[in-house]
Amino acid sequence: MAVKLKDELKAAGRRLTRPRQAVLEVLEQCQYPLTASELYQQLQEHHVSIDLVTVYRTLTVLKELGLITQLELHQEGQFRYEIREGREHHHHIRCQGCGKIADLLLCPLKKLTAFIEKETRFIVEHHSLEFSGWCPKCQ
Amino acid sequence: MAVKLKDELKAAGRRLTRPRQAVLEVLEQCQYPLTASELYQQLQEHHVSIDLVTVYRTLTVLKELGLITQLELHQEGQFRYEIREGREHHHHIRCQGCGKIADLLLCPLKKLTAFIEKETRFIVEHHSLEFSGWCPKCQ
DNA sequence: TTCCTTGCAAATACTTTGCAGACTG
DNA sequence: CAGTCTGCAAAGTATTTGCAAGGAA
Repeated sequence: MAVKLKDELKAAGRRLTRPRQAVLEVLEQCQYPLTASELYQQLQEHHVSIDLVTVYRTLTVLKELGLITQLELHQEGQFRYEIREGREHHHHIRCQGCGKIADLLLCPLKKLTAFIEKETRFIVEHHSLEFSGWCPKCQ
Repeated sequence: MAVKLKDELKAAGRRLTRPRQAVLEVLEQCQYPLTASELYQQLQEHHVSIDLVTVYRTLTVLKELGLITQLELHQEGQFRYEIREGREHHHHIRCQGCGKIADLLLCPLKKLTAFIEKETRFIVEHHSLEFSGWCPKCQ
């Protein structure tokens, strides 16, 4: 991965730095999308010295490179980021009790898009679909 | 509507005030969901003297009473509010160019919910679904 | 050596809270 | 009159920007 990252950065005239690697490593190991501050906390636990501002800037760069995806979960009021590599387009469900976030493997919206384009005359480029409810433990 | 509003407020031990009526009136007249500051601007244009803080507090009350719905559109990073009365459950599509927001009349997700509950073992309580793209003028 | 990156401080955007005075019922 | 509501100021949270020093190529 580090090699691929390096190439991507190089192609964009960017540099491979420890903070960028570290951010990507944490995201790779995490099973669910992280907020900037959660990421920052995990980096501190891993004894990686990095400023919150750098976390934000790194996330912006990685997003521009297409290595990570930015998303918002229902009513959370902040962004989350997850690794893109090797992952299909998918959506999430979040527990209102404990905050657990799980992936949804199916996306039923591809077929729907054509219909919506006809109905609204918009050209659809993105969609977001998130569910919330209660996970097995919190029910 | 003012009568219904009054009853709702009374039942909750709240009072009917000019700001609350004004906020609701603007939301009623608007064809798309507004942010707190958009609402504030419209109130100023209508020469209604009200503080932004009061707008926020009023929106909270109206939301608690179930008179308005709070929603977030994709990547906007702020909340929007729309009148609930007489409106079916629905979703939105937003233009990446001009910001125009249109309603989607259909919601294909009711059927999907049972499937997701089986897949994830969550109990689904809410879902959010928003599209973005380019409106006819911005294409 | 170039110029991209970082840390620190500060600014910005959105939203919430504290408090004393104003107003509704 | 009691208790809610409002405006103003300030605080809180998430995110962005400015700038000089640090570091990758």
